[in-house]
Amino acid sequence: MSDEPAREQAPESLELRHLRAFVVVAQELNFGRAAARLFASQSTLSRQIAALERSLGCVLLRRSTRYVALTPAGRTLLDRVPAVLDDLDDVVQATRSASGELAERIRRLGDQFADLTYADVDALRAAERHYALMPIMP
Amino acid sequence: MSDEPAREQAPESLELRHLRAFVVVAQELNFGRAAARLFASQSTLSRQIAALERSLGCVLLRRSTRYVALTPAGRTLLDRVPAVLDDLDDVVQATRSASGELAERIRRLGDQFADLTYADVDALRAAERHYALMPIMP
DNA sequence: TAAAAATACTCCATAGGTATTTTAT
DNA sequence: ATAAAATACCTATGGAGTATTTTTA
Repeated sequence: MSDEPAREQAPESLELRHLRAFVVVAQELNFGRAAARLFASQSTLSRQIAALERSLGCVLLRRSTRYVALTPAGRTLLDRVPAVLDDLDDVVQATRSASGELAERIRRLGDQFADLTYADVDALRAAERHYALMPIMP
Repeated sequence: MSDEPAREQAPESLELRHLRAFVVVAQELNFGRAAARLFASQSTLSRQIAALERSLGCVLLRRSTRYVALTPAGRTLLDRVPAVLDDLDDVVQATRSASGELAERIRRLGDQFADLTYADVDALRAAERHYALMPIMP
């Protein structure tokens, strides 16, 4: 068993785009303006927020035809979820960099392979497999 | 303008379930076993990883019929994404708590409302709206 | 040749847009 | 009466499972 406190996992149905949509709606407190900012329709946002609330099992926004307001749960989510989304963006960048840096390194080495033999290519392929690199040549 | 360094947002197509699937596959280094752990089919995982790689624009796993291995990008993602997923789970719990605690407080106050008049109910509804609480009564 | 990942095919669920309805002030 | 969110309806895209094919050690 792990030492970590058992943390219940967020539901399968939770979707990143719902969270991102929520942040914008919660900032604007207006579905129409939020829709414009997100280049989506008002009905799409209405359903995304509803889906998010269903996923979480709690109401995030009080809405009438005149105003939209955060519930305490909504405030909590708005306070905390943007940092998580930013972290995720960071991870994505780091992942892409890890991929890109290697590609860059290989590209810089390219000159050295100007006159490769077939045997060299085979060796390269073997090395790729051995070190589990991304494909250098198809 | 914000002071924050401009961080490029992760692609729309990125999905939480792909990230969770990736973590399991990367741990098992075997699609079949990962599928069993996730109660999904091997083909589903194969496509989820492919979709994730398309989203990120880089290869995460080197795979042949004999082994699966992490690329540097895959290692970076495996190193960093579980913490983000855990954070997200925390946020979900906090959000639900914020909702639940209020519900609990209201439930404890229930006794005091044993003999509400219709005027009282209207006042409650008005208060709900004013304070943007979640619905107490439909 | 055997074990494992990828793909073809099918079916169904769901997402999203437009147009309409409901609702609260 | 009006502004705004919710819903009905439709289409199309995509997801998942089963069965099959491809691949490589």
